[in-house]
Amino acid sequence: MSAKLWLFKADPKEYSIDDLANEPNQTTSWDGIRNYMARNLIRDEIKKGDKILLYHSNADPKGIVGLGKVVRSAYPDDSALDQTSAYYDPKSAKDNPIWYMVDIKLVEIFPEVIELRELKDTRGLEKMMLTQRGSRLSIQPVRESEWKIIMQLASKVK
DNA sequence: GCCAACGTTGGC
DNA sequence: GCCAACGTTGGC
Repeated sequence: MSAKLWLFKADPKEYSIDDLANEPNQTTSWDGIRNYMARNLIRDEIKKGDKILLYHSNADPKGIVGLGKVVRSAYPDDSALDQTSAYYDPKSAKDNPIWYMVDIKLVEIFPEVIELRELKDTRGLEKMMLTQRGSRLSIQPVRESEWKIIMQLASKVK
């Protein structure tokens, strides 16, 4: 089975692609997902080897900033059990975890951000979840055709 | 800073 | 189980 394609959003004020670049082995656990739709994707669909577009939201410029890959499939998000964590969730329990995370590793930082504006203006990306009005899901599936177009946009600026 | 869109909560 | 109220996301 071939790798699936995803887009992971992050607010760079909280966690940016540069933070990922500075991690040991440029790898981190993608914790803190507290939305059930995103959780279902993480837990059930996202597997080791899948490829990821990394997106900066609430930023200037906002857009796709690079690529990552999944290096560990879903396992319980222990930040949900940590009372000192901002992601603590009292409904979660060690023997019955609600929330999951995957580990991701940096693949590439694009030399320039592919801005949301540009994505919205690009033919073939009209149906991409990211470009839809009011789309807030922080983990999104990406179509093969959309991935290819974005790779072309990324190579143009090199 | 505003506010539309959307998910979640909680009263009933 | 419905749905209004509320909180959050995130583009503008």
